[in-house]
Amino acid sequence: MQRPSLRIAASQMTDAQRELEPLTPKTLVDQAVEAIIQAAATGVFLPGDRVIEAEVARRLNVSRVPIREALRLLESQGILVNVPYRGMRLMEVDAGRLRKILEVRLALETFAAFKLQEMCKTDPATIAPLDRICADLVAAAKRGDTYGIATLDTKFHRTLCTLTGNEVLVATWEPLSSQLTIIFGLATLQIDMESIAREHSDLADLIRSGRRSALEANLRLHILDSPQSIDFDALIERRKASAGRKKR
Amino acid sequence: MQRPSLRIAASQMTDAQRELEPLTPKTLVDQAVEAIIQAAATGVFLPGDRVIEAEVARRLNVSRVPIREALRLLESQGILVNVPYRGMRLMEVDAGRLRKILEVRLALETFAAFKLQEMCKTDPATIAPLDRICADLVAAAKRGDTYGIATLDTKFHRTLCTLTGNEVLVATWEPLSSQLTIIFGLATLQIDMESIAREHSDLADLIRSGRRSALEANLRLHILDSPQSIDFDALIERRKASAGRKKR
DNA sequence: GCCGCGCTTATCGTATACAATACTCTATCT
DNA sequence: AGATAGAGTATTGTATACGATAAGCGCGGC
Repeated sequence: MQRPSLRIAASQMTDAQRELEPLTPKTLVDQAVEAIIQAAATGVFLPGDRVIEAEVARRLNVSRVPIREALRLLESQGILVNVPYRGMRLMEVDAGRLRKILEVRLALETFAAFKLQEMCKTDPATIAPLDRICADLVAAAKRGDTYGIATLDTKFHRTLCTLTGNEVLVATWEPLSSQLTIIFGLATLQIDMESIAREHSDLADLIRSGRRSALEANLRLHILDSPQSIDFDALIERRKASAGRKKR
Repeated sequence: MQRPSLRIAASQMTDAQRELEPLTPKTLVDQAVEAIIQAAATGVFLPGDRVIEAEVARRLNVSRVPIREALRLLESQGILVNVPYRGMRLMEVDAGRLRKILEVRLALETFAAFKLQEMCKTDPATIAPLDRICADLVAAAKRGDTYGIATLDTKFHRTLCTLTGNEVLVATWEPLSSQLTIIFGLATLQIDMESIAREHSDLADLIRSGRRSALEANLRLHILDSPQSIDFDALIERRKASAGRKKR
């Protein structure tokens, strides 16, 4: 699960250190985890749905064992809820839970942003990667690439954590990110892409500026309030309706 | 993993809501998780040690399957590190990693403490459970109960998170706590029990007082600095030496 | 003597088979 | 008619068996 972050670190190596990547083998468990998250994000599974081992196994053409391990992993990330002998369900989400997730995420990223602010004082180049992502974000907004926007948005915030050099922070942040991915799914199209790009640039500038309380306030606004503006409950209802399933 | 928190919530129910607990069955996976954490905390496994499925399975008298799932769970909590086809190892710890864990924990608990401060303004009874724990802590210190101190210490901080009503926060906090349990193991005897009890009472008072920056500073001191004072690297070396194993 | 090659063994990854538990539906009793 | 007990089915939990991969060791070539 922390492997993606390692890959990011690798892509940031200087030429002197550049080597062939270690390329760790992907086991079925890893693939299953990805597949399940993706399925949840694209609405194949809906919040509250049961996730049946045998069914997943059959659809992915593997046995139940690796699936079980993948499900356990997702359980401990809060994405699935397990009751012994009664099976796994995708997490139930409502506006309240969304807010709780966002609040925790805010706490983590505020810490990260403050830390980066400190690091910038000695070396302003620290946050160069954030600027790069902001540039990509602007480009994606220009060409109306909603998928790109969503990906880069997540990447920005992950990088925010990564740059602190605290792997524990990244590892702690990751499950929250996964949960949000699943909750929002493809809902990103609802929002104004230009403003997304601008908000991130502002954040990067504020980190650079060294103004602590302004950064804090802005981050709070960016994380907590922006997503709240979309009509969440309606979104959930719409997704449920579009699938039109009853197997609860 | 979040089941303990549920149990806590149950013990705080008012009489009106009090019912028989749902009593969920304990599968071998759950038991295995507990056993492994305990083993790690008591020094049966040392940081960096390999944790071999078959061996654990044999010693717990179960097959490998439930063990594998338990190990996956612990992996995603950062307690174990897995490299495909090469097995699991207990996390490697040094002073740097300890600090990283503590920093993230501080970020989470600061958020929790601030939130409780807000909640106290409308209902001061909110943090009554913390006061109770503080009382127990004093009692434990009086009778020199080191194990009780350690347990109550953890319980205080978990309750700090629980009282915010944000389950996501608790779930995010829990893995950090487990990691710290393993790192410190039985090292609690090194420290002054009276001062531990006092520090927690001070924190509770500060939450009640509503003084924001004083609370922040005190929490930082309590979480970050106090544990740093013990000679960490020496502790690790001592534990490794006392086991005298070489199987790395 | 040292380096590289292939074999052996330990261990992990996956599949299959069986046991335990919970849900569902029907038949029966009151 | 309603409730209830029971059988049958679906699904999860666990055990065993087999295949895949990597570390360790001895052999032969240079």
